[in-house]
Amino acid sequence: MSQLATKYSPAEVEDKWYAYWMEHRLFHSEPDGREPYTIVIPPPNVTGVLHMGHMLNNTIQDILIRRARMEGKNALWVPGTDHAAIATEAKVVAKLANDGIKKSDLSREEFLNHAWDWTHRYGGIILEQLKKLGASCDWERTAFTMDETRSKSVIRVFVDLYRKGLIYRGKRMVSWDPKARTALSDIEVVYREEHSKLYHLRYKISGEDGYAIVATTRPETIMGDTAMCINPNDPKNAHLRGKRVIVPLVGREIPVIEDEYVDMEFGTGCLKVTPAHDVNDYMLGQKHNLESIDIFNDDATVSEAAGMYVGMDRFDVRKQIAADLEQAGLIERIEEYDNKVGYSERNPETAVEPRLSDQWFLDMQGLAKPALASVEEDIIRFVPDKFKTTYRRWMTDIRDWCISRQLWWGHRIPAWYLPDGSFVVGETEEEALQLAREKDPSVNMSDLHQDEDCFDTWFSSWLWPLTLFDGILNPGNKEISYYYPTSTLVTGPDIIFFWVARMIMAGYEFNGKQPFDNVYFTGIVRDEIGRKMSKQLGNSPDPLDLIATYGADGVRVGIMLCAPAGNDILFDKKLCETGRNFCNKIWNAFRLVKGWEVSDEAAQPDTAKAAIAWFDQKLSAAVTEVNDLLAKFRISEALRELYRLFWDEFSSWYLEMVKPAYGSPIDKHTMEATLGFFDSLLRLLHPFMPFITEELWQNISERREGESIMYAASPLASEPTAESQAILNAVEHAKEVVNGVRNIRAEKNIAPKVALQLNVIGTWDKEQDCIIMKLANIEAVNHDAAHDPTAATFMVGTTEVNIPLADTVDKDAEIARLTKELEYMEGFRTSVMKKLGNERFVSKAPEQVVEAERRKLADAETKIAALTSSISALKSC
RNA sequence: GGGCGCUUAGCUCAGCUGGUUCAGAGCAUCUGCCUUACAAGCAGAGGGUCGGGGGUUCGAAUCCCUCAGCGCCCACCA
Repeated sequence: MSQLATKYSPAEVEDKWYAYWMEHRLFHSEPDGREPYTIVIPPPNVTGVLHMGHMLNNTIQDILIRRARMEGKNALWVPGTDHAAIATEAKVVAKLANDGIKKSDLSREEFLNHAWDWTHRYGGIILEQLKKLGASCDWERTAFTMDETRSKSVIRVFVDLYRKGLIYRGKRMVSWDPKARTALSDIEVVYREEHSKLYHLRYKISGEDGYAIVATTRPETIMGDTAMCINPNDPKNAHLRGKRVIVPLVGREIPVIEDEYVDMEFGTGCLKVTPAHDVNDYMLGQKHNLESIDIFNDDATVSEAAGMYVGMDRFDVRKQIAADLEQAGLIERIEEYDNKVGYSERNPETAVEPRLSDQWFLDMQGLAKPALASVEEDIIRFVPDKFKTTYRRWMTDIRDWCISRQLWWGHRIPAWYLPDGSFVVGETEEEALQLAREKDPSVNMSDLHQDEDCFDTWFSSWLWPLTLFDGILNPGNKEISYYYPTSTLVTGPDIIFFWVARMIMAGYEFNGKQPFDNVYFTGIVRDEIGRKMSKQLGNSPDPLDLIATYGADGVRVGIMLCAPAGNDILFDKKLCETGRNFCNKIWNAFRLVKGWEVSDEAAQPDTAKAAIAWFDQKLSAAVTEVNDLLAKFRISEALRELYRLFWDEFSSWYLEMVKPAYGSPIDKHTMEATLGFFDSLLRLLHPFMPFITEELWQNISERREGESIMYAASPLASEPTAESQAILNAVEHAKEVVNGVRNIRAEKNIAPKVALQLNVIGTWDKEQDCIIMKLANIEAVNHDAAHDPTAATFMVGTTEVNIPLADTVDKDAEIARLTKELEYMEGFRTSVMKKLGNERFVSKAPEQVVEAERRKLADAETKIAALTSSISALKSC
């Protein structure tokens, strides 16, 4: 540390300190007497890789947890991964296909072996990446949604809910993903507006000439038609009542039924009814007792039942059938048409197919009640609170949750079927057998057949805050009692229904308490042109590349600077550059301070004394501000505040004030105070920038082995007083003067090293002259000076300041400059006078507002007088 | 079709309970500086009728209404 480079190089510093933190188990938490602060990580997909969304998300969590730790709380951040049933199974299937292996050729066990291999190979990469970011998770607690505790918990919960009568199995119309070949829950379907065609098909009326025209976007489903439906109130189709029509190409006769569901205005008012392949048609089929013909296989190819086009893909059939219909003269016309098509959330290129199948459902009505109330009453606080509306709407109209998936990778449903087709539900095979024997004493284990399906991934992750502390299997244990409810959940608004709402429901159902006190919804990370970052688009920068380029602290700052809660963020690498530059600024400020030679004998200059008194107040005010912002989860603003504090106030002003003359040592007191400030600043910045702050903090003074800034107390604020305010004001005044002089220098092209005189005309606080002299390179401040017409002039408040420039002054330019300012002041005066001249303003506005206006007017008058006399003096000389 | 949100400098955005810490920041641009911590820097400058219109108010970027554009979420209309 003796020879510091001029640039901060993050790489080695980051690895060094992360290893140090790990070695000393500084992230680890055990229940104790302190107040807990707990965060459970939104478990990323076990085989996933880090993307910008994770970066944002986890940076925020780390900031919160580090901050809590420094406030003396027992901070615990639990990491883990999600088995991500569909996504992972899809990856494994693809990998196997690549190796020439078909899933269908494998037994369940063989497949699962492959899946576990895959998981062990790629699982947890993402967690290693989080370490690079500086995430202070308690890695000793790393969990997986499919590890033993979590798996047993899921099974127990299912059995429990089943016995409570909340779970049922039944044949229902569900959304089917033909690629993953599984059912999906309603919210896993993403609707996209699509440009498609509306085919008007001719259904010949049986026994008559003439056709009924049916408009459909899905002509390929005609093989499944079992009725045509009209609205009973529709006069234009009254002639079809009681008739039968012939499905085109298929040749089958179907009845015309009547139902008010049909929109008379749409198309011709005739609707083809395909009960097996449309939710509404299914409803009609039930109501009117229609036959249901399932014309698709589970991969959405045409099934034997269709009798035609067997084996073809649904979209190929659409084209083919359209052509065939056209040829047969059975298409009236084809319209261009925009409609919404549902796609699988996990296989975004796969359109879902409504499909009738046996599935397991969870009745949500009762679960939703306490969960809704909790958020309504702010027992759980949503940040930003606009998401309460979203939440309320979904919860008040909640539907049953299809929890079964036709997958192998996941928690297998603990239901066993008896030979008679009935089933029993139990936590284990043994329990199932026992239950089965109660039904039929003759059955053996070999007679029982376990349900082939798995649970929806979310059926395990909704228990996450509970299962991480073993709260399902061991309710009331020490850990769950201490850490639960957790403090803050940080997640994206896109999974408010998938995950947040369900965790709240599970929390109340299985523990009686909310799973977390706060939910902080981050924005969605978008690219420079507003597109959601995604792997498909390839528009997401690799976070590890960013960290390699800008350093973890730089990236953290970069992403946080643009991340207000709940607003989407348009991410631009430039921001990481800003973050990196900030690191460098801190680094160099430290180099400066550490480079000073300290003298025990040197007296403390007045400038330093004033600077210390001032910055002490500045720091305190900033601490108050940051505390307030963080309490409101305005994390981005808190960082901004600290950024300004360090760069502008501390580096640009304070350090310049106390900086000893070149080659001279600094006095002991000033050095101590400066290091103290530096220490405070590092502690304030630590949650945002853990690495550089640790590095420098360790070098401020000798630290014990195992000591870390992570556990250094967050600086406290002192109460502002009249005195402290006076100190702040005085230095602000001095800064104004310095800026005025710098302005003159810039305009007149006077180098900073040329010392100047400064004449003051008017009232003046001499206390701060030392600061002005030092920072503006003023050799003398002359008070009560006479106005010098040849000097450059500027105003500080109502006081005139002159910089004598001898013969260098350009009279005309100076007159022009002052005239411009005079004009501005006169305009300003006019507006203030107008305000004060307004009877209603004076009588209605609060006293202090009116008083402020009066002061403005008086100041303006003074300034105008000074400017006027300066101008006339200039003109006459 | 319903709901929510956004529109402020060339770009990305702050701006909370209406009033000089209200028109801000960063980036970009321009000017001058290799000033002995930092050119990833320093000192300055320009740039906006706060989307349009109306209203409430002594006073509106801020509150209300309305229009326009954009975004997101939800909804079974073929």
